[in-house]
Amino acid sequence: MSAFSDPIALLDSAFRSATSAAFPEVGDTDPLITASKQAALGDFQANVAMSLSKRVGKPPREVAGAIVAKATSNPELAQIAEPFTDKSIAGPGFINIRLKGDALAALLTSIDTKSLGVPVPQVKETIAVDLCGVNLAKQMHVGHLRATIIGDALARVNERLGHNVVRQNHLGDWGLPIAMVTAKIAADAKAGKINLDTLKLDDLDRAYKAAQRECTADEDGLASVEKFNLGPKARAELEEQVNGAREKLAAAKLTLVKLQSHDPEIYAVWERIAKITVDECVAVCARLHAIVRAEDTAGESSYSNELGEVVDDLVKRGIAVESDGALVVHLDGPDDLNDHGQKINEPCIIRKSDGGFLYATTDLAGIRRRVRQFGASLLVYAVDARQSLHFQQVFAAARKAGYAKMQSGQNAILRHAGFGMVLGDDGRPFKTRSGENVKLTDLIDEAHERAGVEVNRRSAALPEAERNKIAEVVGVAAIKYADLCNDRMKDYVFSFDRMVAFEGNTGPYLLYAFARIQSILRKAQAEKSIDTGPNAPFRKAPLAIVQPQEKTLALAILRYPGALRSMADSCEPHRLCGFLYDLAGAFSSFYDACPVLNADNEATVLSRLRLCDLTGRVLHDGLTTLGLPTVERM
RNA sequence: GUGCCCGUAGCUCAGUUGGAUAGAGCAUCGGAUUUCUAAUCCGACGGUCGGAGGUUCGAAUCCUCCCGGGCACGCCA
Repeated sequence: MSAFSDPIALLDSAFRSATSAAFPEVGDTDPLITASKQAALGDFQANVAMSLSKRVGKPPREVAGAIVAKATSNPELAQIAEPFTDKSIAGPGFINIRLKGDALAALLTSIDTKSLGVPVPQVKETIAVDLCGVNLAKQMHVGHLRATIIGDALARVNERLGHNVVRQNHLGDWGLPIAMVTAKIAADAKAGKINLDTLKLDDLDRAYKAAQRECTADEDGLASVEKFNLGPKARAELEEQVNGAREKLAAAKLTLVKLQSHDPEIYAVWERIAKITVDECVAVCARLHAIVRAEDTAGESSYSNELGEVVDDLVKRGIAVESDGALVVHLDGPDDLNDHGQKINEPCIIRKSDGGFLYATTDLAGIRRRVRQFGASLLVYAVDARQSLHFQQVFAAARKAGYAKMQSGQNAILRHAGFGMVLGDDGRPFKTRSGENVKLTDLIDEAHERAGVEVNRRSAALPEAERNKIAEVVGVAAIKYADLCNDRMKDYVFSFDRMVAFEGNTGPYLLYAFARIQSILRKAQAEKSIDTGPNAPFRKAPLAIVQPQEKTLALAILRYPGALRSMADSCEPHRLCGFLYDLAGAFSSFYDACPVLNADNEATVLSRLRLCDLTGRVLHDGLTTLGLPTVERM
């Protein structure tokens, strides 16, 4: 962030020099500046005295006193902070700092720009974000919700920080399961049972499940029947099932070979299935306000020509070796560590003993493409936490193979942004009553519908079309915020009942704060004849930070660039959520205590209007960065 | 068996590099609207931070062990 608008950076600098002036023998020391938890104590605090106490052999309060004495004579500090008093040093040796109102106003003024204080990056990086991860011929369901929402948010925050982001929807569109459904669809089409031109994803979804079932032989059941001699009828039924399944499986394997050799007939059917799937995926993502376009699709099939080459390369260089007929990359070298710096015991299998490739092979090719072809320096994978070991293996294997190496010679950073499961009220994975995966379209429909009830009740005066639009946005925001607002790694309980309360720490609360701000701006124009255009005078009006609620709001706004940085660095969207909730809360308190348009003098009206507008822009920018849509009124 | 994740208020969750009296929301109770949207605000109630040791001036946070829950562990993706 621009050091100019960041109070922590300013205080850090001032106290850093004060500390080294007071204790030259310890050299440059982090003054440990943090925001105070309790506003009564101060706005910020320096915790350096306690940690320094032992090193300089003096009691912490004495250390604090010496630092404060030096800081007092710093003119830059005197400009932004209230003078120290005998109460500034408190407890074991905390140095409490309070900012001057006019300093806050100056800081706010400097952040009140188009960029909202977010600096242009020194180096514009390319960042590849793996997200969404749908499968061919399957409806998007709750299992794709987090990969889509979290992945999109991580992509957005890096874009917001000025980087070049490549989204990669690693479509599961290759391999035996896909061949099974392709074989079935091709056979049904040939038999005239279905029409490829009018086929819907729902039809494919059913065919996929049916093909899975038909191809899975109950070998265990047959073995039991034989073992326990359960009678000729049971035996005959099972034999028929098993023989049928074996036949279907054989057909699927044949189809897989045809698919891999681009047999025109089979390939055309597959392409049709792929198009239906991707079109629907893109449509559902659009409803979710997640940016996943057709051109972001990078299916497993797109690597099919590279896998043999990758494996040959690894074998030739001795990185992959044979083991029980399969090819594996052993990860027992001193540099083959996981993210915890620990050894990885399990080798990474890149080719099965029957010659087939695995998803590790595809992911290796994916890393190679993302680093070499896209020039990515950071690869983020928004994928289920259960695949943690898999990614640790693939990452280590890629580094060992040199596939993560950039032109600079350094390795690109490989990060698995894993996430927990979506649970139902019963603490079990979220399913429909009949035990099916909940389709995302149904999920969005229900949120839309439930939000509609609230919107109709609360905003009956608005035109119906607008109410419907608001309900859709509120419903989607509720779903997305609920997913993003807590720690990624944890499972979370999905509850429409809690979401539709729309109270407290929810997406709609944030939307509401934004809508109130827009309402004030509309009223300023309509009822007070205040110009609110792009070049309106109020945008340059002097800011006066006087009331405690104004101060709390100002301090919150100033944290925005840091909150974005924190989310990007940690790949944790809930950090930005927490910031936005604080900001919306600070605004709501301000709104309650400080009249804007009805303030007692013109200068205050304009100052507060500017503060509202700035808050609104930060809220909107933050919500957009999370991928939450907004409404002008609700 | 090995590894990873998790355990904080009745419920759902935050808690930054180790900092002061562990914070929100929901629920419960009490208040606030002749003025900018009450999807709001203000207050009260509510805690052995899973347990036990250890490091530290200071531990929800770091280390060790234990308990409980979830997940993953070579030819599925």
